[in-house]
Amino acid sequence: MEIEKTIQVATEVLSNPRNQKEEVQALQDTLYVLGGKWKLPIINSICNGNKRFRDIERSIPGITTRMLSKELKEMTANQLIKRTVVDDTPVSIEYTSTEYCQSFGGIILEMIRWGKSHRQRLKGTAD
Amino acid sequence: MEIEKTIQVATEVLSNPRNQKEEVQALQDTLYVLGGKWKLPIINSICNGNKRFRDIERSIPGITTRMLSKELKEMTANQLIKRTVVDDTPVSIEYTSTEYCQSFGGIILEMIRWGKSHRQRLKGTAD
DNA sequence: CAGCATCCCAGGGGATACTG
DNA sequence: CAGTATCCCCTGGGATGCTG
Repeated sequence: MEIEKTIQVATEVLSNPRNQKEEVQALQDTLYVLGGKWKLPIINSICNGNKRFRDIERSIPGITTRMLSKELKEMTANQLIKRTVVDDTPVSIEYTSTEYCQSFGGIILEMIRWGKSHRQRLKGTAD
Repeated sequence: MEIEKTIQVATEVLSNPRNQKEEVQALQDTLYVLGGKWKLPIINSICNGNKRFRDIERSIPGITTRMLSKELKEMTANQLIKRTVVDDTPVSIEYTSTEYCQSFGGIILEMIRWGKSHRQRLKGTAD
């Protein structure tokens, strides 16, 4: 994987200044995994209890079926979420978050916090 | 540990369906402001004490002068950082973070945290 | 050192239409 | 409902080179 190589490089250079390098690298790793416009909103939606494709789709303003489909597939492949076929009649599909996925909780929470206070700020100042 | 508690809280908040709409919005707002590959690493670098263009550049693996230049300009316009011309001989330029910028601290911290444990995970399992 | 100017392109992502 | 398939555009972002 791409990250593997990055790790190599990082380890090599990781000699002179303090552990800043390590942190920068960690930050960039996270950014890489979370890359794109939709992964975090999707994770958030699923963690909020949305399981069905339509529900997730409707819970995220602006997303298209194509994007949701693509991301869902990729994130399933990466073990971030689990796809289950529920064998009712009619058959339905359920997406649930893995515990790995839930490790993003802290990041999402911080972002929600920031977004809220950002909105307050915009209200306060005449932009 | 304090951070552990944050995660607990995060999980609670994430599984609570009430203010969903507002939170999705907040999340997407943040994602919008932080959009792209470089803003967070740049903020992190400056918050870590790097002030000069070259220093910031060298502290972020993979960034080009073009990208740093672009982002710095945009972020200065958006009040995220402050550009100061230090009138020494020779003249030098200093970038510093505004307190607004520092409000991203929580997000950055969480991302560094996640990136580190992600790396541990990769070491552990044969991917 | 601190950048701006050009050139260029992969691919992220939107719109729309179609299937099991 | 749960997606897949096309078409296509735009822009993020890399490479390279040049100035004050």
